[in-house]
Amino acid sequence: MSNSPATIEDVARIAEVSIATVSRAIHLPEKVAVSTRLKVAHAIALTGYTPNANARSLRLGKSNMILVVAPDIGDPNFSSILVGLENEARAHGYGVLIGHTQNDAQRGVEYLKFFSSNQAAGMILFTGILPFGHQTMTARLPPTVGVFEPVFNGGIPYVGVDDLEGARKAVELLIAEGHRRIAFIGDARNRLAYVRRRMGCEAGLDAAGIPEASRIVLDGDGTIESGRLAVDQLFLRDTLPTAFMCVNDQTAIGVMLGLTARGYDIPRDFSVTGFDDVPQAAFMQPGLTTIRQPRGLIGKHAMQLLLQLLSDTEPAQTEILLRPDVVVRNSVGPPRRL
Amino acid sequence: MSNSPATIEDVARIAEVSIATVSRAIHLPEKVAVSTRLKVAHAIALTGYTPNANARSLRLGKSNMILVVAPDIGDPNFSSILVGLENEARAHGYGVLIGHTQNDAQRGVEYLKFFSSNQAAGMILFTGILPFGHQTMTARLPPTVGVFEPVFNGGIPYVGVDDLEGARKAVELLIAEGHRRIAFIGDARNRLAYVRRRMGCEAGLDAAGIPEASRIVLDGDGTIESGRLAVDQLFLRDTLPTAFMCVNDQTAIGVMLGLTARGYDIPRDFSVTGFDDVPQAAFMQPGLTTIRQPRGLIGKHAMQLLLQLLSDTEPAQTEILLRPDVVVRNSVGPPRRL
DNA sequence: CTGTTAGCGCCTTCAT
DNA sequence: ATGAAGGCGCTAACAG
Repeated sequence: MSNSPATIEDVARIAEVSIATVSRAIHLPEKVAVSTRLKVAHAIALTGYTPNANARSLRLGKSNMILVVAPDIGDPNFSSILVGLENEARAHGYGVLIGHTQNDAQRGVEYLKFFSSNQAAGMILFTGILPFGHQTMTARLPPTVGVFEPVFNGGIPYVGVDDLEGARKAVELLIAEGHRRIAFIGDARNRLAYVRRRMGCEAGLDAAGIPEASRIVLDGDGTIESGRLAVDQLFLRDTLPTAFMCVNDQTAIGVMLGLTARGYDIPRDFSVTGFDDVPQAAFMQPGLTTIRQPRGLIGKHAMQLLLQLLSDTEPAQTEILLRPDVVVRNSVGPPRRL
Repeated sequence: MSNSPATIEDVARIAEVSIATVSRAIHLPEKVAVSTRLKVAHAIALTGYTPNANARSLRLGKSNMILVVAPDIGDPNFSSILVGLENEARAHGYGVLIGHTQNDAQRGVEYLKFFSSNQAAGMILFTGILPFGHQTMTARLPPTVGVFEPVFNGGIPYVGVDDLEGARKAVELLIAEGHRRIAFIGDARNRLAYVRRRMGCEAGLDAAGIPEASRIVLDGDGTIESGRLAVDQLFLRDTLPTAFMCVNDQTAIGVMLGLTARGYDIPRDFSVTGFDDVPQAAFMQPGLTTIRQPRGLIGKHAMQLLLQLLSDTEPAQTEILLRPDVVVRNSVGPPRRL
């Protein structure tokens, strides 16, 4: 009909009421007589009216956007969590804005503008380190929820997977298969999630009474390449493990690649486990046995937490740890008899 | 300092000028005396002022957000394009909003609200089919640019890769290795990109004078599973190809998996090519030889095109086809002598 | 139950 | 070169 989008005034005119009534009919319907409510509804349908979000945000001093900040959008863990986040946000009338920092504090700071300019109401953080320079660290942060791991600076609620428990399940699997000489390929980057996975590994080893002497720990940086490298380093030593427990799937994939390149068969010669259950894990040869992060759920819970924060509801819990599941595929078998 | 974010008025007061001057100092600096410009700059620095985007959008009737609509955020092709889009958008003061339709027209329609509510200025479409119900098809669309493939309804500029050329390069590679009996595993879903890849394959076959009789064409749906399935179907026939040219990497991975499961060696027994150069392709065993889409570039160009549209600049071209590159890995070799 | 009205912060004529 | 003032569309008192 009209050229420019309908405003609340158009609706009011057609419904023959005031704009205040239209606004109320939308947001506080119970305070409006049923008959007028109907007239308004009709007028809205007629005009195809959608409230102008900018005017609304301006008036309310509050945006309906959530900023999702991740160091790397391409991270295979990222997208399915994003789906969970987005679904939940949309269900509550929020939109999702994305930003990737590429681990660059400068870029992180720029995203802060979304808040000072009122374009976002809250933030989901995909990293344990605040992606801002130190000068801004002191400034009051917008309502924020961490994902995967607690945010370093503390005080920020987060939802993730129980890394300790998951890692423990992984070692236990290996131990149950008969492995005694297990190498943990870790991630030297200072992230609590990784530290916890290593602790879970140690805990399992302890519980099985496996002596310190037969443990091997190597640190990479969580990339496929570093997994490959770890294999190379290990082959320089005289004592090899029978199993590799890796801090994440990327590392595990690297280990598998390195092992295969040397002509070894998995799981006949070596067993390998990962952590995350990245899509790729299922399509390795053999399939990678790993620990699944319930990504959709993580996203959903994180957004729910943030929404609670935004509505001033005291969040029920400030840390949500989801239960990790073992995904058994074919990269684990009994150790080779020497 | 102050509790609520600084407004233009705070800046004006400190700089001892009117708010109009502040506004001009920001947007039309050349119309402001250098001395006052400096005073304003100083006041801005002092207050940490950031213009309220909502007020600005309201006043201007224009948002500074771009909506990116994709059927599936988890698509391995998606994220690196998103990075390209986001970088370019940010460089021009735009933010990127994401939406995924999951091929559900209903959800697509809901994203249209971002425009009627003035929350987004333009749209990037990751699908060849308008993700809206037919009733809305007639409504005027916001400035839109398609990615990957032309949007079905026509009239929408797009940027993608030259599928025809890429597919042709792939067959030529196969033919150069000596293959004569090549199966094309396509995608039955009605998407121009896929049709073009098939046409490119045919063209290469034609040019090499390979008779119709020795060609095999099978259609799947672009998933790993459908690649596997294609192998099964082919083994029911009495004549097998020596090479599989797949419409995309997912399909190729499925084919490789199916072949390997049957105990065949790639590339000794069969050669396989893909299309896209999905991250996973590099880590297959053997590495998948495929055609690379320059994803970062695609994103960048698409956003540039959209930005031109938004600034009423007549776009230089309405269709940008980027050159695809062959990525040679180890899934292609000479055909086995029978 | 409904209408009137005052801004939210900003940009932009129109004066000066 | 600068200032005054209207209004973008909306919501939330405040009156009736």
